[in-house]
Amino acid sequence: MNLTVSKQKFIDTWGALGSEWGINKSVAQVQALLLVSDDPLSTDTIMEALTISRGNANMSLRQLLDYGIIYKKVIAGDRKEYFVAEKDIWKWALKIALMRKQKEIDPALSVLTELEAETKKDKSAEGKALHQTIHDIQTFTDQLSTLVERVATSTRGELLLKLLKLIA
Amino acid sequence: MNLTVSKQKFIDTWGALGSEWGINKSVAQVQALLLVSDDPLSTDTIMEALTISRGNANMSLRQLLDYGIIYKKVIAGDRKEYFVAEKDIWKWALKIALMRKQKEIDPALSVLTELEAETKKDKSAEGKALHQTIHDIQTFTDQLSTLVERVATSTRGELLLKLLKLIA
DNA sequence: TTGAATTTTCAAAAAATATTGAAAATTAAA
DNA sequence: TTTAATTTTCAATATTTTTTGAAAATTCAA
Repeated sequence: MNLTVSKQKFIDTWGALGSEWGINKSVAQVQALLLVSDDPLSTDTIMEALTISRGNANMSLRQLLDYGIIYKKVIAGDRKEYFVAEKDIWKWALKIALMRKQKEIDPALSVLTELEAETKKDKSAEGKALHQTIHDIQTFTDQLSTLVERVATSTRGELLLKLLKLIA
Repeated sequence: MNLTVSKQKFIDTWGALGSEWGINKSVAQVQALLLVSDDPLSTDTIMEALTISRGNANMSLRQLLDYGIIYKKVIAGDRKEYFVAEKDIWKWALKIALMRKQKEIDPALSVLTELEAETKKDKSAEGKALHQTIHDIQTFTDQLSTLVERVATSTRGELLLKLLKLIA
C-alpha cells in the first residue's frame, strides 16, 4: 500500500469516526489531511484533495482554528493562507474534550443543577424519587465534567497518563 | 415548579444532550421518561407522553433493550408490554460507553492498527512521518479504548471512582 | 486609490437522518 | 381454530444537517 492510499484510508476512517461522535465529517477530514501532510496546505489544495467546496473548506478550517488544533502558517511571498495541524495528539484531543464539555455538557449540567434544587422541596413519594434520580445524574455528570476539566487543564495530559497507568 | 414541568425539562435536556453526542433524540427521551417514571410504562403511554409515533416508540424501546439499559416488566393480567429503566446511573452509563466503544471505536481502531503496520515499512522521510502520526493516534485511541473497557467491566465503576479520587 | 487575489458569507440545494403511520406479522385469549 | 390485541416492519414523508457556489467583503500589492 502506498502513501497516498494509506493517507486516504486514514482520512476516511477519521471522518467516519468524527461523524459518529458529532464532529462534522468535513471538519474531521480536513484535520486528518493536515495531520498527514508534512507541509502547510492552502485552502485550494485542501479543496482539491478532499473534493469539497470552497465554502466548506473555509468553514471547516475556521472551526479547527477556533478549536485551536490547527494553525495558520505564513509562506513568504505568497498571499494565500496556509495551514498546519497540531501534531501532538494529547494537546488536541484534550482541547476538543474541553471545548465540547464547555459547549455541550456544561449547559446541560446547569439545567440539571437547577432541577436538582427545584425538586428538593417536594416531599411526596413521587417527588422524592424524582429528586433522587435527578440528583444521581447531576452528580455523575458533574464528576465527569470535573474529570475532563482537570485532565485537560493539567500539563500535557500528565494526569491522564497517571490514570492509564493506574488502569494498566 | 411542579413535577410534570420538572420531568419535561429533564426529558428535553436529556434529549438535546443525547443528540449532540450521536444518540437519537427519541431514544434519549424515552430513556429519560422511564428514568423519571416510578411505574412501568406501556408503549402507548410513552407515545402519548412524548407525542411520538408507535413505530418510533417501538424502535427506541428495542434499542434501549438492546443496550441493556431498560427492562421489560410483565404486569399480571395485561397483555401489553411494560418497560422500566435501569436507575443505577453507573450501570447504564458504563453499558453505553462499552457499547459505543465496541460499535464505533473498535472498528476504527482496527483500521488504524492495520495502517500503522502498513506504513512501518516505508523508509522515506515522508513515509516515516506518516507512520509516526498514525502510530501516535493508534496508540492513543488504543489506550482510551482499553481504559473504557477496563472501567466498564470492573464492578460498578469501582475503577472510575478511584480515578475520580485520584483527580479530586 | 485601484483592482486583482483571496476570504467570507449565506441562501439554496443536496444529503443524511429521523419519524410517521398503516399494513403485515405475531401473540394469546376465547 | 378464530379473532382481537399487540408488536413489528418499512416505504413514504418530514426534518435536520451538511454542502455548494456565487456574490459580497476584505486584503494588499502596485
